[in-house]
Amino acid sequence: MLCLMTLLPVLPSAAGACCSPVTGGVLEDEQAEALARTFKALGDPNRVKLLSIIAAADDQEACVCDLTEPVGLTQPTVSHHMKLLVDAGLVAREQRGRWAYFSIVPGALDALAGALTSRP
Amino acid sequence: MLCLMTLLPVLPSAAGACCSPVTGGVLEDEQAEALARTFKALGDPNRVKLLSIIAAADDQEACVCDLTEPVGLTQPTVSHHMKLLVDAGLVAREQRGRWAYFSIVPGALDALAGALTSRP
DNA sequence: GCGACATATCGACGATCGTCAATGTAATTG
DNA sequence: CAATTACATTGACGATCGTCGATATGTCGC
Repeated sequence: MLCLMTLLPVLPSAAGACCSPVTGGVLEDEQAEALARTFKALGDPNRVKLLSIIAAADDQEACVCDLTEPVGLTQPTVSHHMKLLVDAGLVAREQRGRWAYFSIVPGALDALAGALTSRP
Repeated sequence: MLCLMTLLPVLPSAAGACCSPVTGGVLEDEQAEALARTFKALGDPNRVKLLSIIAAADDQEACVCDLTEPVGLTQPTVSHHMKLLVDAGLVAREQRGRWAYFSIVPGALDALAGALTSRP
């Protein structure tokens, strides 16, 4: 699902508009917006780096205190970026005691990759 | 290459810095910036839609005049978005007579997908 | 309850983005 | 050459973004 290459009944206007181009167009817009939202979350080098640091951690998770120093950003800024990644559905946040542990949502990146690859 | 999950010799500071953390860190930054640049190009719903329209075209290419109406944007705005997609290496531009034909760079999306998927 | 700590939120700042109207450029047709 | 067509570039505008310092929230140990 959400495959860029095979997804689209686009350009219904050139085909005679037999099947409610309005509805089709709206659905299309929602999918495009959903994809763009996720990509936008990855559109910052520090967020990509944060994601990679979590992925490279031995226990596959990290707290903010582990993340600030590698990216060279302030704690509020890292918190902000992590919130964006969480809101995008790419990262999960789990509070354990005083610390908030962030981990990559299983399958999230693969699902996004699936939206990019053609399906032969 | 450029795989998010297996890419990273991150956090060399915690490991004792045996292998030039400066060089490794700089390389890391460049890769993160390169990935973020590409993702940023996909971070707008209209650009995602433009890409999908091109991919869905029967001849796998489209000119600006074919793109303006489906996305509901002005011609200069579409030209602007197409330039961003071309600069990101996702779309190729070929001038044929008066028209500029845009097509998806073969393998570009799959390469990006490869940067997202883990490689077991 | 009271500090100490980890994180989130707020407010503000310059910077970048998306969009358009107007104009410029290049190629084709008459 | 002049007019037309397809597209790119410019300049401007509000909107969003990334970043920070300051502050608030929440959690633990005493």
